[in-house]
Amino acid sequence: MRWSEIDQQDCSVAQALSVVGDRWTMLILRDAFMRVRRFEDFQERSGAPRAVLADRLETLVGNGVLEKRLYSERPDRFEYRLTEKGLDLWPVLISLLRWGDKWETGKQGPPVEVRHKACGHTVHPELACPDCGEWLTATDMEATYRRNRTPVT
Amino acid sequence: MRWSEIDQQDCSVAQALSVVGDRWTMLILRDAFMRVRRFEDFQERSGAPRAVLADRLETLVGNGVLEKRLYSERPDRFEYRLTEKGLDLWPVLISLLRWGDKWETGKQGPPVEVRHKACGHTVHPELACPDCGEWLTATDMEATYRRNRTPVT
DNA sequence: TTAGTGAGTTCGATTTCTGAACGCAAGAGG
DNA sequence: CCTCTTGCGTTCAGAAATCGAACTCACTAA
Repeated sequence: MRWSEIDQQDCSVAQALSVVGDRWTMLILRDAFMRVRRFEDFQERSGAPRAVLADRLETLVGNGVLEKRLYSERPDRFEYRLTEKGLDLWPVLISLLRWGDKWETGKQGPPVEVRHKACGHTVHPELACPDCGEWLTATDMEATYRRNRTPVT
Repeated sequence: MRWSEIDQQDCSVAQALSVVGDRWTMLILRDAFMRVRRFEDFQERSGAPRAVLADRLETLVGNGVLEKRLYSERPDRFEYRLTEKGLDLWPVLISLLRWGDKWETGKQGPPVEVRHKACGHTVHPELACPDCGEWLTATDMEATYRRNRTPVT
């Protein structure tokens, strides 16, 4: 199977990765969440080569994750903003950030802080179950296929 | 900047992606969480080309995300298991799954269900703040650099 | 003896990525 | 008028990665 065909897998993770699983894409979205909107700024922040950046922005717009909006005319200038679909990727970014903080950051400590606007506190978000309210970790949970699949023996 | 140098960025997301941001890597980890342990099974499930799979497994072992363990001798056979560091990637996978469920799944509905072992319920985990207990979404939060960076104007 | 299993490795063809340069439309300064 | 700068890309040729298919090696089973 080639990478461009992974969206054919009957799996939501594969579907998600077919949209955001390319090199640079998540890094570009990280910057979008940091209020970066313009091509030059994305280029400088993410460090992605210009051609790759142009391609990724196009693709993200095509997938409805970013919206391309005219902000100036003659010559036309565009900016890229997160759509609702894009904003919904926040938990993915935060989870990556938390994992990076815990396992990959050197002695300088975490470079980015996440603040809760409402209470002003620095937050360290974790997963919980909206129904029972309990905190969740990998070993507490079990993923199972709803449709028929060869079970792993 | 080339992709192989993104771990030089002073950002935990970039650090995390330098480990799990390659093509196929997250898909392989998805399978690891579904109790896949052997090369042939990873190959069949993920669909990754054998050479790429071999490379990714090596790298994940090198980064301490998977552990390579001998399970049979003459000829030696190995299996790959998630370490504690690997298990900690669960929130990332779950967030991708939830996003895929919401935005990319067709009319068949989500193919995978996540059950809470303790209560037996199907759970739809979301991010919350362990301190104040509130549920968190992108618009409630604000990320800021602790170290000096050019602010985005 | 032949077939099968499990875990890779090798190979040549194709895709992608990369950096550097270029294009273009406009505004600013002289 | 002439040159410089800004913003947003595109083009190009070389380097790196990915791809499928075939191959290897060490066994076991029939």
